[in-house]
Parts: sequence; structure tokens; C-alpha cells
Amino acid sequence: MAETRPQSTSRLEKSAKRRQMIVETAAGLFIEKGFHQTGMRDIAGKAGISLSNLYNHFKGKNEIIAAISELETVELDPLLRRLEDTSRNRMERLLQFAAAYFDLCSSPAHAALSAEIVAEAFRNPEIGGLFEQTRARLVQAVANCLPTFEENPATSAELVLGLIERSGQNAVSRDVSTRKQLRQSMLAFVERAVGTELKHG
Amino acid sequence: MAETRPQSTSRLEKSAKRRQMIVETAAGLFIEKGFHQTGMRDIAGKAGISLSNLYNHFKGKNEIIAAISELETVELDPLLRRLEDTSRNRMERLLQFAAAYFDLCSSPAHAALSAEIVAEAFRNPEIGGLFEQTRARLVQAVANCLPTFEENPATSAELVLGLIERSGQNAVSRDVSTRKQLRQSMLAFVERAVGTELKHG
DNA sequence: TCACAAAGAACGAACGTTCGTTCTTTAATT
DNA sequence: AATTAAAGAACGAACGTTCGTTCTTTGTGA
Repeated sequence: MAETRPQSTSRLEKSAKRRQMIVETAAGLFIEKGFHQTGMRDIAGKAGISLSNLYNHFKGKNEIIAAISELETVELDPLLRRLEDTSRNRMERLLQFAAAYFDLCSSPAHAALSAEIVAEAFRNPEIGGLFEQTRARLVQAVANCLPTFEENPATSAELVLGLIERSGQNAVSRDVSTRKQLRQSMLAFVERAVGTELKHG
Repeated sequence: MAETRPQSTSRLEKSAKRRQMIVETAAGLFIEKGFHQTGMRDIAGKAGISLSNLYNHFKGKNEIIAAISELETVELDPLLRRLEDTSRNRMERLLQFAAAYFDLCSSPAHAALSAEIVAEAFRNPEIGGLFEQTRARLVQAVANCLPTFEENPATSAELVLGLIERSGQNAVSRDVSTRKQLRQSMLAFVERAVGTELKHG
């Protein structure tokens, strides 16, 4: 009891936790109000720290936005791992990924943040570039699940990915049953389009 | 010569022209910088009028954004007319529309503005509502081109529309040949997915 | 002691909006 | 046809607020 123990909360550790808490708080605000409608004061206030202290943790607003971009990468990582797991059938992997990715894309938080990022990436190359890596990996992984004789696997992969993402977005504001239906239709759509490709070979 | 002529430039007419000029100017800026990065001073300055006079033509920034949303509707109208023209084959209509709509969506201006609007619509119901009408008409028109025995024509129509839009977006920053290829793949994708549906009946 | 998290105060700049006023055009009255 | 009231378009200036950022100071744990 009397022992001094920095064990669970060393200085650096605490700071890292704090930093993460700030990022998550900021993400919530960005989802709710958008990048440019959210001020540094809003973030500091909701995070329960002073405005100036916020600048002790982040050089500026852009750094916070960049940190949030990384959150997306983390969120996507487990899905990617399963998609890249070659121990299973390709079509099975693809459809299972499509379902999971659809669910992710149809969550309001993810959808709102994605919309914000897409709009931002159009003008801010720094933000756009942050996503190109993850995006490229995603396209590659999907392409690997397509028939090997496919002419332009990357192009087809982008189509499939876009379809999943877009239908997910579309499902955001729907009730549960409609969302399920949309999801099912999307899966069938993908299966038909890709499956037909198979028969062409 | 001596005639009094309000003919070519009546008061109202002139005002309407001016208003339209402002909207187009604002659209250019919004495309370039985004809604919230564009100030009323920017718009007034580029339109060549005073800041305060801008408020004689529009109640505020939101009204300008709303006016721009209507621009999109106007832009889409000719495509919709051809899609709804029942004198031609359904599949033919659908694919021709898909090609034209893809081209529209892959124009940088349209893509940037769409991204901005989507992000905005997530938080501003007023903006989102403005598009639901046009969107509904679009979905309906596409659904009418799908096989009559289709279970959920509206759902499928949304998938098709989303695919076109998303692949168009994807094509924005590509070179001409890649864009062509993407377009062709998209058309094939749609044809397969919808065509296969036909065979199910 | 010494580095650093935390805080309040303040910075210039930009924001959307409103002000009072002038000029010009349309409408109504004589 | 001439005169006058009403209305709209245009302006520069300023409103109060918020923006992102920096400065200076005060604890506080290593």
C-alpha cells in the first residue's frame, strides 16, 4: 500500500491514454458536426481539458484529423486479415467479407466519418494520401478473391468494393428489416456478377 | 430607338440572371474549397458584388447552398427523361443511362459537389430532404427498367444506381484510358447482374 | 532540480450577419 | 406627361462571435 507505484500509470502511458481519449472524443464530434464545424474548443471542452493543453498533445487540428484517419485503418484491419486468409475458399472469403464490410459501412458513425473524409480528400491531398495505402491493400485483397483469369482484377475489385460501401451507406438510415434486405440483395448482386465472370473462363 | 423597352432586361429578369450568376459562382467556389471553407465574402468577391448586396439576393448561406442543390436536379433532368422514355427497350435504356450517368459522376465538379452534399446531408436534414425527391424519381425510373418479376425492384435499383455513382467517383482522378476501362467494366457488371436476374424468372 | 502536463489569457484573423445610407428603377397620382 | 411615393439593388462599415494558435504562468511527478 505504502509503496510508490508508477506501475499501471507511468507518465508516458498516461499521456498515451489521454491522447487516445482525445482522438476518440474528437472523432465523436467530427461524426456529429463535421471537420470544419468542430472547433478546437469543442474538442477540448468535451475531452475535459483546457484548450491550451490540447495543444500540448497535438500540434494542431490537422494532426488530430490525421490521427482519426488511422483509427479507420485499425478498424478495418481484422476484416482484411480474414479476407487475406488463403486457407479458405475464395468466394466464401469474399462474400463473408462483403457482409462484414457492409455492416461496418452501414453504421452511422462510420458512414458519416467516411463521407466527411471523402469530401475532405478531394481538396486535401494529405488526407487523401493517408487512405490510399489501406485502400490499395483492400483492393488487392479483394482482387485476389476474384477468378485468376479475370482480365482486370483490380478494376473489378474496385467495383465490388464500391458496391459494398455504397450499399452500406444507403442502408444507414433504414430500419433493420430494410437493411437486412439491402444487405442480402447486395450479396446476391456480387455473387451473380462475380460468379458469372467465373463461367466466362 | 426612342422606345421605352423593358423587353430584354426587365427588372425581374435582370435580378433572376444575377441570382443565377451568383449561384454558379458560389458553386465553383464550393467545388474548389467546400461549403464551410467558402465564406460569404469569397462569393461576393468572385461574383463582383458587395458582401451586403449578396444578402439582398439570398437570405443567408444556407439559401445559397439550397439553390445549388437545385442545380443538381436540373443537371440530372435530361438523363431522367431518356431513362423514362418507354419507347425503347428496357435494358438498352438502362445501359445507356448508366453510361451517361457514369460520365456525369466522373466529372470532377460533379463528384466534388456530390461528396460535399452527401457529407452535408448527414447533418443537415434540410439539404438531405432536397435530394430525396430527385433520388426517388431516379430509383423509380431505374426500377422500371428492371425485370418485372424482380422481387424488390427498388432495392435492386438502388444497388445499380449506387454502383454507377460509386464507380464514376472512382474514375474521377484517373487518366482517360483507365476511365474508359472502368466505365466498360461497370457496364458489364450491371449487365451481368441484371441480366442474370432475367434468367431467374 | 527539472522537465512537462495543465491552465488562463490573449492574439490576429476570419466568420456570418446587420446596419444606415445612397442610387436607380418601377408604380401610382395628379 | 410630369411628379412623387414605394421598392429593390448596391454600397462601405461595423456588429458580435468564433476560429486556430501562441504566450505566460503554475503546479507536480520523476
